[in-house]
Order: sequence, then structure tokens, then C-alpha cells
Amino acid sequence: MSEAHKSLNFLEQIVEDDLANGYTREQLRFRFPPEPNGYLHIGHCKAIGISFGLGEKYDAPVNLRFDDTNPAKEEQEYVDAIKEDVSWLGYKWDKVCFSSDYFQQLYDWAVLLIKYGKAYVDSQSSEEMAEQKGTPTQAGVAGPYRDRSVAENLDLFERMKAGEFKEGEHVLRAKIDMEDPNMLMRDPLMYRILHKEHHRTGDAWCIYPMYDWTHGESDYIEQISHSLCSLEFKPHRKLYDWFLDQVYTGKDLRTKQREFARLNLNYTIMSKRKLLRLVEEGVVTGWDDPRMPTISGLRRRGYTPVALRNFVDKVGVAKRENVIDVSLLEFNIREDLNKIATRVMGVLDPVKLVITNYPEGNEEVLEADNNPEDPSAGTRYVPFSRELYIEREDFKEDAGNKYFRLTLGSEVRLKNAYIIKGESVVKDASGTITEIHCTFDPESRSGSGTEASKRTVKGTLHWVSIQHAIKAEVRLYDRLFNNESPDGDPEKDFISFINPDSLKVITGYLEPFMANATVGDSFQFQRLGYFNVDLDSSPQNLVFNRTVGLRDSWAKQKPKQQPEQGQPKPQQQQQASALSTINKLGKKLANLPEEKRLATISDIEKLAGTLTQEEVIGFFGTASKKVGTRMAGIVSLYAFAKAHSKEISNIPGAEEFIQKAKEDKNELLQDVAIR
RNA sequence: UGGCCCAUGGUGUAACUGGCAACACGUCGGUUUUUGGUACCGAAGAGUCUAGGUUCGAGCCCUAGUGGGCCAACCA
Repeated sequence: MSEAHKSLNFLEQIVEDDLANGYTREQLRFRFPPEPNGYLHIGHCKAIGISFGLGEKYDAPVNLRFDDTNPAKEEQEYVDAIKEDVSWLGYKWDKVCFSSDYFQQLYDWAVLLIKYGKAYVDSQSSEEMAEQKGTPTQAGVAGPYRDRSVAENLDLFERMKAGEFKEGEHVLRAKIDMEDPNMLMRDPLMYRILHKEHHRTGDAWCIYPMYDWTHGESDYIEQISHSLCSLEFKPHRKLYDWFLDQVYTGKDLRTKQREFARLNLNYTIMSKRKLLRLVEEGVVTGWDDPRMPTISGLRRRGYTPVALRNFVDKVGVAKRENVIDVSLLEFNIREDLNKIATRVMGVLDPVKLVITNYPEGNEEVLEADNNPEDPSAGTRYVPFSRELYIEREDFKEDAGNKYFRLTLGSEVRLKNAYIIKGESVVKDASGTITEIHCTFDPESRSGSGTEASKRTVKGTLHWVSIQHAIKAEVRLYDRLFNNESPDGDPEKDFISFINPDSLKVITGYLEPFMANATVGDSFQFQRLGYFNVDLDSSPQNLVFNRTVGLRDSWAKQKPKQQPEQGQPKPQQQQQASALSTINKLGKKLANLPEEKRLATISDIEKLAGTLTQEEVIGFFGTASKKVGTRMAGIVSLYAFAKAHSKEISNIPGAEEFIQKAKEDKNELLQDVAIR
């Protein structure tokens, strides 16, 4: 027996194929090549997961390479942030590299290209060059400097490097083909003059290499076996290979670029430029604002590396455009936090609850599980007293029997404490409830082992003792954008889709245990969601972020109770089922083994009696290659005619449908058609 | 007047390389539960973009079409 085949994504498949065709394991090497011009986001998480994941899978080194060829945009701050993010995710790079470390080598190679007649100095304006470049549908033409002599090119390039010219005066271009259908091959720029300070090389250079010239050659220098990037670089591959041809010695590893689809998430944006705008315009507080899809934002929000890695893993790798539903991200963080987060009680929208038969001034300490998913997490103590806060939403004066919470006259359990019964309410002048009065069953204390403690009641509420509660600032986050695809509308600026309620700051009341919470700690506020301690928090002023709410099937149910119109759904379903069953059966008909096929045909015959004539006629348009469906159609047609005592000739199109089947090459189809 | 890439349930990825379309999220039921959480069980939902072709047999191979994406920065 062959063992179950573990399916590989197409990149793993490429690596496997290469391994089978002569690459050694030792040759495998990958790289993650961010430009240090912004913070990493969840999309980069996928790219990181792919390259570093391959590294882990094949035990191959992965370089973290900063693609820093544009001194105007790049900064050390970003380098530091990127390093922190990658290592926080739990990945270990082999070497930290910088493209700028290769400037000299790149320059030497460029000189070589000039000598070979493969590169030249152009001295036109960018507008002129763009003009000559043509358009995607129109070939370009040569510019006037294309055939400068090698000597002149060498001299000019040397002087460009020496700083003799102003920015924009000259550029170095590869000499390839101005008529290539791929625009990138129409004599792409290799160098431009930039009199700018570079974050690493300072003022050592005033000419800087362009991406295409830099990236592939950096891969080559580092001997990267597989240079993986996103789909928009597909057209660059031809140029990547061309440049590589010019410097490849034939003695070492030839690198290759392969492309995958980048990650998109709904209700957010992934463009660094636009994220920068959110930061600069103060829409958010910074790159690490917990509403940002950046890794640092997600971290601050309370996401864990495990959750992010699982997410990327579930998303998969392919070449088609995709939009991932945020619910998948949320699933992954809940899954992880459910296992590890300590459960605590906190009330975010308090209403006072007075237990009228609980002795005044009395208090006791109750034991509570830290995590029911993990017995080793232990227990802690929670103080209980006569006056508590409960969630305003957890009480209704009267409600239907689908409401499991506190009402007047009903019983609920206070988590880890007693069973109480709603007795009366106190309201202010406007009718708002200010106090709820209840009585408790003294025998019912959790874990006491009494009969009363084992009673089951419909609902359990979380609570906090007013006199012991500590206050905390709680930041409730919602999605940053109201629109599923904020940058998908060419007419509207993405900023206009900002959700005005993406942040709500409230005061919450927490059990005293929380006084010791330190920055970064994650908790589950029971029945509410997962919360972590924000960077802004201090022992004097605790600040929590809501990472994500708990799944809430009650919240989903509520809106349904209102409108409720009579829906003819069951009827529809029944109608559809005979036809859809036949369709389903028919689809595989031609591929089934003899015995099973005959049995299926007789099943179809039984079902077909209940079809309408319209449904039967619907089969006549079936595509000719769908033999199974055509067979099912023929069988249904005969069975239908028989059941309704109809002549085939009286059903429009039927004879032709049968005739075509009889003439078909497929014998199975002929068989069912001939009667 | 172009070139390249892509097309499988609502979403995303599979289908051991041509053999009865699977997994996850989501949705809807149910069981358990001192969290309306978790866990567990179950269901609905895809004729694999269209039309041809090759084949005993096509989601997979071929052709044409349709739809979507990318390509004209001295950005990466």
C-alpha cells in the first residue's frame, strides 16, 4: 500500500523537482528581502512563512536581506522593526545582509557590461526616455545615445560615480531590446544619480543601482537557490534571467525566481504606501496601532506568533488572486488563546447587583479555575461580597425563554459563586435601571459539594465585587474599515471607508487578581473575549486591548428575532432535491463500475417520475462532453415519459436529444439512448 | 493594438500527476458544559468559467472563447 500522499504546494513541488534533478540539499538557500521603508504587515507574514518555512522544512539557511537601494526612503528605524518582527514570529535567519553591501561588486559588473556593449549611458530626461519606451501595446524606439562608444560610456559612468553630474543628468541603461513585448526589457535603467545620504553607506556613493539590477545579482552573490516573490514580479523574471546571464560564471549555483500570489485580507489594506498615510494623517496612532494589519500592530493587539503562523499555514500558497476572510485570522487567534489564556472576570458595562439576603459587611474568598482547558494552570481566589457589578446586558426585567440570563423571578449562577434569583429593580427618573436586587441560595456555593451546589440553572454570569474591583482602561477595537475592499474602489479614496467606531475606550471593573498584570499578558475576560495588556499600561493605570471577542452565537441569534418573514424555504428545497440528486448521480455515471452504474440508473428512474417537464427539458442543453449528465438526462426523460404516459415526440427537443446520444461515440450513452 | 499569469462550494487551499471532488474557515442543526466559550457529532453548500477536442474515462491534457489580474516610476 502506498502511504497517504502529503500534498505539497507548488513551490515545495518546484524544490522537490529540483532536488530530484540534481540540486543537493546543501545548495538549498532562501531569502526574505524587505525594503526597509516601512513596517511589515500580515501580507509579509505570508512571504516570511513561505521562505522561512521552506528553510525549516529542508533545514536550509534563510537570509534576511534588506533591499536598500533607494536612500530617499529607507531608514534604520525600519531595519530594526523588521528584525524584531521576524524574530518575534519565531524565525531564525542565517545572515543579515544588505544589498548596499554589494554596491562595489554591482558597480564592477556594470563596468563589465559596458565593456561588453551591454550597457550604455543615456543623457535624456526621463520624459524623453519614457516616450521612446513605447507602451505595452506599442514597441519602443532607440534613443540618440544608445550607440555611444564603449570608451565614452566608461568615461561618463566613471564621472557619474565621481559625482561630476547633477541628479537626472545621466543614467546607465542595459542595452537589450526596445521592441520586446515585455516593457522591462526595453533598455531598463541600471543606475541613477542620487546625491543622498544612505542609511548605511553614507555619502560613499552618489549613484545607486535599481531594483532589477540589484535583486537578482544579490541573490547570486548569496547563492540563493530559490528566490521567491509575489506575482507582480513575474514580468521581471525575464530581466532577472537576462542580468544573471551577463554575470553567471557557469561554475556555481544559478538562482531562480518563482512567484506566488500575495495575501489579501478583507476589511483592510495591505499597501505600505497607504498604511503610511494612515500613520502620517493620524488616523491611527502609529505603525503599531492595534488596528493596523502590521505585525507590530497585531502583536500589540494581542496576536501571538503561533496564531499568525497557523493562519499563514491555513491560507496556503498558490498563484491566483485571493481575498482571505478576516474570520480565518480571528479563528486562529482564538484557537491559540483558548489554550493558553488565563480566565478572569471583568465587567465592562456595569450595573449594580445587591444580594439582599447576604450579610452586610460580610465577604468571602472563592476559588476559581485559571483555565478549564489546562488543569495545570491552577486556581486563584476571587473576593465576593454583598454588592457586585454584573453586565448590564445580562439582565432583563422579563424576557423570552431563549434568554438564559437574569430576569425578575429567574435563577442564574454567578460564576464560581452562588445561584441567585432576581427580585426587583431600582430605577432613576429616566427609567434606567440603577440597581438590581436579588437573593442568593447560601447552600449553592460552587464546589461546596452540596446538593444545591449541583443544581443546574440555565445561565451563568460573570461578576465582580464592587468594593474589591480595580478599574482599568479598556480599548475596544473594531475593524478599521467598513468596506470589504477599502482600496478596491477607483472612485473613492480608501480613507473614506474608515470605520468611525473602530476604537471605543471605556472603563472596566476587574477582579483584583488583575492588579499584577504586566504588558503583553493575555487574558480571557470570561464570556467577553480575549484582552491583553497594552504598552501604555502601568500599575497605576492599567490599559487593556480587546484582541478579539469570543464567538457569540447568542449575538447572532438576536437580530433574527425581529423581522422574521414567512419563508418558503422547505418547499423550495424539496423541489430542488429530486433534480439536484439526479444531477449529482448523473455526473459520475460514466465513470462508475458496471454494477454500481446500473443501480444508480435505477435510482434515477425512480426519482425522475417527480420531475417537471421543464426540469427534464433542462437536460437537453447539457454540454456534449458531460456524458454522465447526458446519460442521466436520457434516463430521466424516458422515466418521466413513462410516469406521465407521454409520448417522447410530444416533448419539445426530446427526439433530437436522444438522437444525438445514439450517435455519440460513447457506448454507455448509446446504450441508455437505445430502447 | 501586444505580452505574461490566473479560473474548483460564500472564502481559501487540496485532489497521490487522467480513475466516485477532499480539508479548513464560515453557515445551519444537535450533544456536553458553572463561559450562549471550548470540545464532540451531524447537515447544507461545487455539475470544477464557457464551447469544442483527445481518451474506455478529463477538475487535471489540447484548441478557441469569456472573465479577472499584472506590465509604460531615475520605487521595490
